[in-house]
Amino acid sequence: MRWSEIDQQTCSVARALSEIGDRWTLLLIRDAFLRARRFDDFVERSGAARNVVANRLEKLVASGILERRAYQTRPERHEYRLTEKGRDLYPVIMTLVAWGDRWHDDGAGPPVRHQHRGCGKRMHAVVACSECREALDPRETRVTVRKER
Amino acid sequence: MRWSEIDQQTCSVARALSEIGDRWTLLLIRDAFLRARRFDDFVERSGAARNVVANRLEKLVASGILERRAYQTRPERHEYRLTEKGRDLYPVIMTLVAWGDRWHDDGAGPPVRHQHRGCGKRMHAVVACSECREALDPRETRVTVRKER
DNA sequence: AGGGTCAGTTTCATTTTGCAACTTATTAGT
DNA sequence: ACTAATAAGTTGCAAAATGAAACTGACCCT
Repeated sequence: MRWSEIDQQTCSVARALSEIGDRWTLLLIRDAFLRARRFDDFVERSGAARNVVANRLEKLVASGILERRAYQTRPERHEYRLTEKGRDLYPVIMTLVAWGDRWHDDGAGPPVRHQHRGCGKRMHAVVACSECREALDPRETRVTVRKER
Repeated sequence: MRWSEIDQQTCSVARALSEIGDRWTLLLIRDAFLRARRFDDFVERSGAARNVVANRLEKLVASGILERRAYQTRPERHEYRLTEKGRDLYPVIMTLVAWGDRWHDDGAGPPVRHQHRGCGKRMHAVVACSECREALDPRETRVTVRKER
């Protein structure tokens, strides 16, 4: 199976990864959450090659994760902003941050600290059940596969 | 910057992606959560080429996300199991599932349904503050970058 | 002896990257 | 007018990664 066909798997992870699962894409989305807007912002912050950034931004716009809008004419210049679909990747980024903080601590503590405005405390992201808000554990989840027609 | 150097960024997302951010890796981890254990399980379920699976499993073992252990001798055969570090990726997978379910619905509903044993309801994963359990929103989070030495 | 299983490895063509230089449109400075 | 600078890409090309299929090696079963 080619990578370009993984969205044909009957699996939401595969479908998600078909849009955001390649080498630089999630890093660009991270930068978008950190308020990168312009092409050169993304190039500098992500560290990816210019042609790769151009290609990925184009794909992200095509899949509706970023929006490309003119911020000036003469010369025409565009910026990239997260759409609702893109902002909805916040949980993915935050769980990655939490995992990276836990397992890639270089001894100096996490590179970035997160404070929750609601309760004022330092925190990290955990996943919870949408219904009862209890922390989610693999053993506490029952998975049912939909029948194929 | 080459992909092989992104773990040098002072960013937990970058460090996390240096281990799990390439084309097939997260799909293999998904399969591990779905109880794939043997080499051919991973090949069949992921859809990746055998050499790619071999290479990725080796890397996942090297980074401590999977553990390779013999399940028989004569002939020696090994299986791959998630370590604690690997199981700790559950939140990442579940938020990807939730995003895929929401944005890649093919009209027939999500491929897999998740029921929380605790409360008995159908649910999806949300991210919450580790301290107060309130749902997390980008606007409700304050980010402080650690000073570089 | 012949066939099957499992866990890879090898080979080779095709794709994808990474880097640097180049382009285009326009403004700012001298 | 000439020169530089800025922003947002594009182009060319070498190096690396992927993908498909065939092959290997150790063993078991009949």
